[in-house]
Amino acid sequence: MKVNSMRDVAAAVRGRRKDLGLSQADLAARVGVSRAWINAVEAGKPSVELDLVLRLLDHLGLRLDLAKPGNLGDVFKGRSVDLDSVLDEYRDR
Amino acid sequence: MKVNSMRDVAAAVRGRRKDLGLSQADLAARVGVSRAWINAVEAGKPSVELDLVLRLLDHLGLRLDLAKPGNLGDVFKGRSVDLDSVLDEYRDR
DNA sequence: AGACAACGTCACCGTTCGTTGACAAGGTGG
DNA sequence: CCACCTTGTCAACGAACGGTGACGTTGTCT
Repeated sequence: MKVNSMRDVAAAVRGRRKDLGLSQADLAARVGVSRAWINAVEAGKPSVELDLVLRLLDHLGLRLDLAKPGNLGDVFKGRSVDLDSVLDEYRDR
Repeated sequence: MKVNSMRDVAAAVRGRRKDLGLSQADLAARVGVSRAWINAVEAGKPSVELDLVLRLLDHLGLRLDLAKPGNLGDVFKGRSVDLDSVLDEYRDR
């Protein structure tokens, strides 16, 4: 899921927390933050601290990825092209 | 690139800014933040505001993705294991 | 050498953060 | 019905945010 705004993060956090069957209080205790903060994050509060959010995502087992434009596509492209030439090389032996 | 900490974000931001040939001041003006803040982010300051960071990443053309466990990782795992066994097979010929 | 650009860092300021403890409201189960 | 759990929200507080303007350092060019 692409993250465009704080609202995307908020939805992912709440959704995942419910998937795990945790209350806001449970999660807050595990992450080491206040329940009020979890509630604020889930409500989409824009100005929350990034490191706390990273910690929260980690505890929820949500993976965050950063990619340059065309990077993921290039990686896959590069991979498949290299793979073919490598395999051809071995076939000719 | 997986984001584990603020340091990963910092490195990506600085790297991308340099790739684009922008100074901290140029970038700050475009994003609508102070140069000091850009510098703080690139130094890995943990407590920066998430919405400002999201804006910064957007201006740098860096894509942020959130994924649940087993969503993307398994895909890569399967791929790398298959590649190694295929290459080993050809080596033995 | 001097000039300039870029960056790292600082102090001050007004604003707002996260925590704490509390309360109201909604939902569930016995 | 009552008891309990959960969530949304609030006020007060100390800490720290981001912006501003400035200065020192580093690197490059003439």
